[in-house]
Amino acid sequence: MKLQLQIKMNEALYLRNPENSELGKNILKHSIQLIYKAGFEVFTFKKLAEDIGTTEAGIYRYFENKHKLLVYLTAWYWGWLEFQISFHTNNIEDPSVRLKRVIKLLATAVEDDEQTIHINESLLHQIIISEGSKAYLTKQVGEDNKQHFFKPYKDLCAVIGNIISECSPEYKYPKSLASTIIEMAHFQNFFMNNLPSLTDFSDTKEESEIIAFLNDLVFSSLKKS
Amino acid sequence: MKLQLQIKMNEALYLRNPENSELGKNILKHSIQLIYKAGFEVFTFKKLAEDIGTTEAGIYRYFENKHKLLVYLTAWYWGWLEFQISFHTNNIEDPSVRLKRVIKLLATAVEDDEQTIHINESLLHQIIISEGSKAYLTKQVGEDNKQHFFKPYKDLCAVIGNIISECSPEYKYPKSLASTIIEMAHFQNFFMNNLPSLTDFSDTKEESEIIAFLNDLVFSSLKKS
DNA sequence: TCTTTGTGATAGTATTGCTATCACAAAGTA
DNA sequence: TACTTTGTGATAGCAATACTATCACAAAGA
Repeated sequence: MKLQLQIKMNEALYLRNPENSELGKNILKHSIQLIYKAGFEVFTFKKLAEDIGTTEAGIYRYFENKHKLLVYLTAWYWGWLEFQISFHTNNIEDPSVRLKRVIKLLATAVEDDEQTIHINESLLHQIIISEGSKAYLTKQVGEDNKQHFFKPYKDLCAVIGNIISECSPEYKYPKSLASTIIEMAHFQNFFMNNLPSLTDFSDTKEESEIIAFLNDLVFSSLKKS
Repeated sequence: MKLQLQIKMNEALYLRNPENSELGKNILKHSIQLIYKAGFEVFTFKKLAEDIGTTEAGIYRYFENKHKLLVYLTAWYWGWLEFQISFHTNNIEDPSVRLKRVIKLLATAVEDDEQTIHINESLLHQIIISEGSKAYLTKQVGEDNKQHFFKPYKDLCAVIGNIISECSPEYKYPKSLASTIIEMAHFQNFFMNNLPSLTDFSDTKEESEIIAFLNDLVFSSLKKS
């Protein structure tokens, strides 16, 4: 049996659903490769079109502009990650074990998920690390938020916040701690690889150290004080 | 007596030193206002020139491009903040009191510092919150780092890391905790005001809550475990 | 007095970001 | 079978952006 994993996306993010056609899937696939290689600032629809072998106008039929495409990709990623988390923490009753599992999933480089042919999750994970915050660090963040573009991110944050509250019901900052874990899982990774003196992992450059740091951070906070 | 505070800037950040001429100071002043109002993506040298009443080419004599200008502004800010920190924590012998003071300085909206006429620190602080990470979240981060563009940020991080180590010499992640505090002081502020459900401060929107959260986070970690 | 330095003014170019229009093939429907 | 919708390719065009170059002039310094 072969399962096809489909993430339900907010329709306001695209003009034409990219999951429903070959060209659309190519746009997703090649945009991930190109943004990964060139960086979001250098990435243009023109270059993407050349990469795919179609025309610029063709891309614009699917996405209004490259910002919407980035928001789409990040939303897809957070949706996918929430599924991964619910899958891998299923049937674990101890919330602190569940939380550790979540931290590991957040901070670990993912392998390409075979269930989605046109999305390379490993590259996408790298994109989220380097470009993810640009999806919301804009003047339009209020508008975009009204249209629920960041719902997958907020949902994930809520899920993690709930596990934190399960671990320690009296802890006062579950949501802020959740967003801190998510952001730092990525930022410490970026720093480790690009500005190593901002971290304590410059020698080994091991993800496991980031996980240890985050575990220490979280479980110190949750110990009743 | 009137003191003039001058932050020594990396010369590779500019073509002509903006602190040494009227036009240069105007570029700093108006770019801060314009980036604050329009956001970094919408900001262009053309608009800046019109704002100042000079020509686009005039701006290009000072800064190679808008990315360099952003890096300049962030570097200036971190340099200024390190001075503020060393000034306000001077003569405090207890490192944990010093660390609390640092957290407060990081998370508090600054007032405009009268000592620098052409830089509005209050607006600049808001820019750092919304646009600051874009200075290093690029493909050129390695190049830029080789030219020491991020030294002020790294220095500040080292200073805070050292205070952390003074508080708790056996703590294993002083630098990562320092960069976490810095980033989260800003991100939690951005989230509180723009994506409030990612924080626990949506009711009051008070900076004091972010400070309380960060204090809790840091001092739980530093309690001997 | 000569030279350097900073500024203004103008021009020009390649790229980016986006819109519009026409033609055609495939798929779905009457 | 004919008719219409839908997706794609191809081309054109345009305003804005991101720069570079050149000339003239005034003020400051040597």
